[in-house]
Amino acid sequence: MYLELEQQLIRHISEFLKRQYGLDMARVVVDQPPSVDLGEFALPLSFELAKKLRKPPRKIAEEIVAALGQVPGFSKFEVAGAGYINARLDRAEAARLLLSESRLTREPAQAEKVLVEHTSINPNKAAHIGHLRNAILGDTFVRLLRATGKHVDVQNYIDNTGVQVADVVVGFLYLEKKTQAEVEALINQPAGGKPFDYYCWDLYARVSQWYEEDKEHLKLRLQMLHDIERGGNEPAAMGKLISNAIILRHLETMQRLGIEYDFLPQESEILHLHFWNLAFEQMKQQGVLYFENEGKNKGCWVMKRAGSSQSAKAQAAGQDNDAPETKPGPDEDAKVIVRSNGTVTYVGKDIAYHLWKFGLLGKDFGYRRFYRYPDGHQVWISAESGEPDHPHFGGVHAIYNVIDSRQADPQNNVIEALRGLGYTEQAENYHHFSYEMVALTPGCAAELGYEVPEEDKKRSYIEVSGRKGFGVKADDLMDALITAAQKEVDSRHAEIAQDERRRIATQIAIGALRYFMLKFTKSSVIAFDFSEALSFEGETGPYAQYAVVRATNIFRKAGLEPEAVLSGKVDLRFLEETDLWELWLRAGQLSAVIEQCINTTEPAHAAKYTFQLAQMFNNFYHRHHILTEADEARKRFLLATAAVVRRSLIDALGLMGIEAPPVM
RNA sequence: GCGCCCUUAGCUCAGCUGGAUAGAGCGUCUGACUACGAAUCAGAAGGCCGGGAGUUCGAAUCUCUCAGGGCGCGCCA
Repeated sequence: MYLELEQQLIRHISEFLKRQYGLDMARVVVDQPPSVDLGEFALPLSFELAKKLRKPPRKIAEEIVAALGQVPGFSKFEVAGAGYINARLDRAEAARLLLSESRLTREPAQAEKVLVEHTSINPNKAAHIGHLRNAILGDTFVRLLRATGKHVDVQNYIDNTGVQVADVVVGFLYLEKKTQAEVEALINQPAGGKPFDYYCWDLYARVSQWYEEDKEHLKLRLQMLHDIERGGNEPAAMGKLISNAIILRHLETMQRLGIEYDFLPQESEILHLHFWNLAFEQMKQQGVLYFENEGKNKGCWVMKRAGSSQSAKAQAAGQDNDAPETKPGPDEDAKVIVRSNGTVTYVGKDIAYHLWKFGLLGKDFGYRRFYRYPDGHQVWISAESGEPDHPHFGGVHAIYNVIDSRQADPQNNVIEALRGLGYTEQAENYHHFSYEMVALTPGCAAELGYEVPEEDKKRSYIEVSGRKGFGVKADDLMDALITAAQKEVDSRHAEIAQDERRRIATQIAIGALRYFMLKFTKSSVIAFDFSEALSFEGETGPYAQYAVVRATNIFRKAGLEPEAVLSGKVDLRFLEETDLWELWLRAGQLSAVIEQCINTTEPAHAAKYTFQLAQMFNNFYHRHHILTEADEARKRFLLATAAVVRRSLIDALGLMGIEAPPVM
């Protein structure tokens, strides 16, 4: 509602400015007045025009207001402050618009595809809280995109041939001296109830420790790595076995949070299907790659970096024709893509993979069915020779890679390669959805039983490390949250059946976790602390869920369906009461918030919005006792208010992957 | 050395493309359950928005600079 009216206002104003003053404003800025009493939109444009028209802002504002005339949906324009033009909505008309709005859908309305890649956990150990932030941010962004009708493919990239998997293979083969059959047994029948990803978590830490003891042991890792990359041998088979089992565990973990994927592209196929060869040819032809004959990178194929001193020097020289020619010489800053021994680096493989994403490689993966969710959704995985009947992934218009900020440089290398190849549009549509890590507070680390080194004690946070086995596992955290929520539900609703209580506790736990990961902006490092994460009060997911439950209770008690109230007769003259109108207005801003989240790739806005709307509702709930309201028309209006807010809250929570429990 | 990010209330954080009086939550202190269940609400205290300079009608927001903290920058993956 709000978004449409704002756009209508902008359209009208810019047309007016063109007609009246012959001005073409690139953009018309619209703000919100400090209070709704002053109107719903504030236009500061007179300040900007004061220079051009050489008149005081206040006078310009008065002129505009006098000449503007009627704008559909708006009741009044007035001058305020030093020269603001405040616009007042026709409240009843806006409310009617809101009442008739349909729910958010997840049905794609656009043919153009968007690809979101998130999660991408190395398949060698259990997921931890850092991975949770990634997956929750990614999944929420997927939901936001889908809410605007985008056709979204969700990918979870699997680095199944890296050192991390090799390390666990080393652990099983050399530390535990297990055969493939024994590992298989471990997967199917977890030892002592310890899930396989937990088992590998510990083993991985042990192997890392073992490397520390004797650097000679690292030779074994290198050998494993090469065997796995080559394929067709025992370590490779073991790696595949481990990787597949861990991926399945990750899918199950994420499923608890309502997170699903469409496709799992694996590095092994990028390797074995020789994606790189095609990328290599393209890059050589376009001159993006060149062979270095001297310097430290002698014998390598290298790519110029965007911000390298060499290219900066070249640019400066280009501007000044008299500058002496700098000797070309070797570019020491250049990025090595193919090593002097002929092997390709990680960035090289990533370039090939991204050419595939945009449909520019000229080759496709094979596809195999990997896992089917209880809701029937099918996850596909890459394979050298796939199944004949499969959907097609890749070839998308825009991509969002949810990858932590530490990988900004490698991501930019890929973008530079695309640009160098002449794919400027694709480079523009390549979004590194960058976020900061989740770390532990020193107190939290101590709680987990880790020895905190003296120099780390004064720091505000300590980085999680899979290699050291230092961190909070995702499933452990969820279990702790469910236990805590269960205690609350049990104490309040002893009358409800056991499994239903469990279901509600789970919804609350997931709501708390997802909200916790979304309430911080991406650029903020989360210093994880149990007491904060396990809280169900204040700015939390359960707070917003509780507001919905309260609204639901009103309708249950009244014996009415909220939907029926929305489509029934409502006397909108009560909107003259500003505190009530504010609720309708805020409820109508959801679509504007979605736009904002997408434009800024920042889901935190949705979290803040949901909390604020819930807060306003709770306030309303205390001020107006609906069911005892004597005035029948007013009562129906208050019910409609609750219904409108409830609908926006449920939709907003849904965008964050949070369900509203029936009771709590 | 180069690049990116952060610094706002005691603590944890919001503050959208510059806009009217800088906001939440937690914590502290006061109050409110015989109601649509208090996982809630009302109120109070708490701020030279890290320091300095600049840009302009106007800066927490943009530029420069200094200080403090974090993370990257390899023929590793």
